[in-house]
Amino acid sequence: MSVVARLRGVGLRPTRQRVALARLLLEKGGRHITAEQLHGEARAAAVRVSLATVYNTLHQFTEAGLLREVIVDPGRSYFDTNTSEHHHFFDEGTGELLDIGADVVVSGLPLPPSGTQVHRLDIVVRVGPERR
Amino acid sequence: MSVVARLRGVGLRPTRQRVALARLLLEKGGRHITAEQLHGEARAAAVRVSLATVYNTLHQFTEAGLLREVIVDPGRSYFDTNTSEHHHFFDEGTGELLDIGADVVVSGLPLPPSGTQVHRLDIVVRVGPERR
DNA sequence: CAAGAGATAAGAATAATTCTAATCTGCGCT
DNA sequence: AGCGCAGATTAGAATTATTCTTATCTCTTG
Ligand SMILES: [Mn+2]
Ligand SMILES: [Mn+2]
Ligand SMILES: [Zn+2]
Ligand SMILES: [Zn+2]
Repeated sequence: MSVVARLRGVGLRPTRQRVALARLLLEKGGRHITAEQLHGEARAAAVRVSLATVYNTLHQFTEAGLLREVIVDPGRSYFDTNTSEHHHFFDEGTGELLDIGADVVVSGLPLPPSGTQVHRLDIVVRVGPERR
Repeated sequence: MSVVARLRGVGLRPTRQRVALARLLLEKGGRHITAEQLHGEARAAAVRVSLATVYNTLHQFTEAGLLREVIVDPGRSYFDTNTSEHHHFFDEGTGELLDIGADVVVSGLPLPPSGTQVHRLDIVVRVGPERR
């Protein structure tokens, strides 16, 4: 399905900026990207878009289910083009996120606190350079 | 062991500020606290300490293994007085962290990317108000 | 108790993000 | 095709959490 159709499908007007950002984000697979990085890619691709719009767009896309936010770094938000349920390796040195594609099973979890329900379960495996 | 002895044990001078913060943090169990919150508690307890020192101290305590940093919120760092291996419920509404005390078992994890080794594995179960 | 390394504090600086309010544009309607 | 306007974009200011700077203070050791 075209990017324009996907945007219409989630109720977002296919503006020049949203179409361009959606192309950068969604037409390659498995991306984990920050707002600054995406803004940089847009500029590199000669797409004129403000940083405010990049932030707006990332949040709207997330809201609409086209992206997922991954929280691994205090003070930096990553957005993930893989919206299926999955987990991550996070390299604290390079700041790189890597999908864990395999089926991971968690057992032994207690029930959530009463009055609350589980919204999401995130596993982050923090890795660093091998040292011995 | 006294707070002063614990500080000496990890090579930190027991200054007035560090002793007071350590008392607030370590003499009650199971705390998950931000720098601002701890600064507020210190002020409430008539401990004169600057916010910069609270940040310095939290990082030094973490470095020294007296605390653990928990990353669940972009733009806010939580520090955990429970330094044993454990996981968390995080209430996105209230910003509250709750320890998962039970033994949780994760199976099916692939090996870390080559050249890296696992430093830590964090599970965050994000919960919200029950809605139906 | 003097000296000096290390610690603290106030405020400036930084970084990521959000807000404001002015301008622009996609799109339904004629 | 042109109008009108809700919704979108923008530049820059504002906000928030955190870190940095540098002058002043205070533990520790002799
Ligand atoms: Mn956000
Ligand atoms: Mn930190
Ligand atoms: Zn991912
Ligand atoms: Zn905890």
